[in-house]
Amino acid sequence: MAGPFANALITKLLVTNNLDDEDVSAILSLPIRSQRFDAHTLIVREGDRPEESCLIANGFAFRSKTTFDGQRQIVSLHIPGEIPDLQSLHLHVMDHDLATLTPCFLGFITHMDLRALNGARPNVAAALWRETLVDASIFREWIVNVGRRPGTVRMAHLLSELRYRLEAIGRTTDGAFELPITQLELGDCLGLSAVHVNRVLKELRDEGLIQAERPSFRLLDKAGLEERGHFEPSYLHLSPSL
Amino acid sequence: MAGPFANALITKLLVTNNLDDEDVSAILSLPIRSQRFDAHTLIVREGDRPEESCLIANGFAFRSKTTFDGQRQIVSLHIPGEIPDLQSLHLHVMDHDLATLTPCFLGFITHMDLRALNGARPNVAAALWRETLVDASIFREWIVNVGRRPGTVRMAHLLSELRYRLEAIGRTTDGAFELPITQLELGDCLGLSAVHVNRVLKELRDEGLIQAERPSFRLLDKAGLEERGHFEPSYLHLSPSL
DNA sequence: CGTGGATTTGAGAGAAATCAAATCATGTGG
DNA sequence: CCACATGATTTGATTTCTCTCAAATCCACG
Repeated sequence: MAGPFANALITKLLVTNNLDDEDVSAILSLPIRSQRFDAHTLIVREGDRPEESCLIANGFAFRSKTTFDGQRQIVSLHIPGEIPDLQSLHLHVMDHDLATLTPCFLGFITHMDLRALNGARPNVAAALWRETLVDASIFREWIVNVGRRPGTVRMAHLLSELRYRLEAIGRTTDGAFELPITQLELGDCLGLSAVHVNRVLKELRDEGLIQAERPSFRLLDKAGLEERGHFEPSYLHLSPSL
Repeated sequence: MAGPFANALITKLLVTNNLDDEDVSAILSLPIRSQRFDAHTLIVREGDRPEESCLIANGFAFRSKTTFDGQRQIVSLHIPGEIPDLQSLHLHVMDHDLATLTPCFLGFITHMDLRALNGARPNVAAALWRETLVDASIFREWIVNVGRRPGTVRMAHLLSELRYRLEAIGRTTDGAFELPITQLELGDCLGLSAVHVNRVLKELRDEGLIQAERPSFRLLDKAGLEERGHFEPSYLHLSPSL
């Protein structure tokens, strides 16, 4: 039952964590309720008290907050293998929304089952804790991105980050990846207006760094783009942490 | 030995976590190496692989990243009772700097001891994990602050946040708190230039919302300031999470 | 073939940065 | 106790970046 859904998670966890066979089989035997979501659909909303967390088997999701005057800030993008609301295991009231960006196949695991797993398998608990810490590390980098970098650099940084993360789960081919995100949504990630996003993308296109025709991005010059975005991947903590 | 140092931590953890007597005494018996740091001193730097985490017994610290072109972004401010580099327990290479803002008394706990504690006391492990999740929640709100709010609102938001957090550990008196931070450093928290911070503070002063003479801030109209900052405290997860 | 969302481009306004200089502590050494 | 150096704050003038407003184009889909 859980097998096919948990695979994305296991693939991801094994990249950077030491899990033994028993850990893996404990994850595989987790009861998972699977559900398909349309694009642009709320999964959990601010103020909710979810009793389960969701694992992305396929598709993209994002977390966002809406300000008093109706502006939206996307605080994270999530790709297959991630559990975007794992924090609700210990933070019982949602402080933000979680929604799908594209159609998604999600696997829901109850907090009860997760707690049992964490109790029985300390390695898994550590690995999951670590996932939330990597999450936080990416938040930190986004604060820097939005706080200190001009628009074009911000965009180059975001695209470089996505390339690394998608590559780690094998969803890139030759520097290109599929990500059906609108310019408005990119602006909400970067704290920019949709109009400015358009100009910034044009600039990166004119510089020969990227090719962007929804839904696919092609990074024509990966090194050049990373330089343009002052990108340095260590904050992603992608290499096994020895 | 650990007692006096761990008290700040226990006080903080007990606000929002269910710890029993054995949990508390396990924390109290933790071996702690205490050390005094001057103001504006690096505790751990980006790239380091610390073998211990530090607990702030007294004073203020901050975490920051420096961009390629030398600009600094402060990603978090830390107050007594917090463990600002707890993430290094699972993320072995530091992706940012940790430094003192003021003179600090710090207690260092080895990762080995923390791991042993987490193994022996699941409640404590959960409480510490939760602390890192609250950390992440504050990061999310800072992304919103820096990404979507104009300067004056940003400042009002930050000051309101600090008031709540300091009040929770009993470091405010009648809406006032001591925080020796320069306008340059405030700018680094908010993604603003020092000059603009000055103007923004003047504006809040002229509106009768605050009084700010280093090192003390007095929030003359707490509700008004929160409104000005579009501040809503739930992201701090300060109430016991039932 | 019409409709609504997404993208693109232009023009003007506004927020914040930068540059520059003056003032105001604060602490040190003579 | 004063002179001086250093860092922090304050204020003004100018520039730059990004937003908002507006309109045109493009595209996918029923």
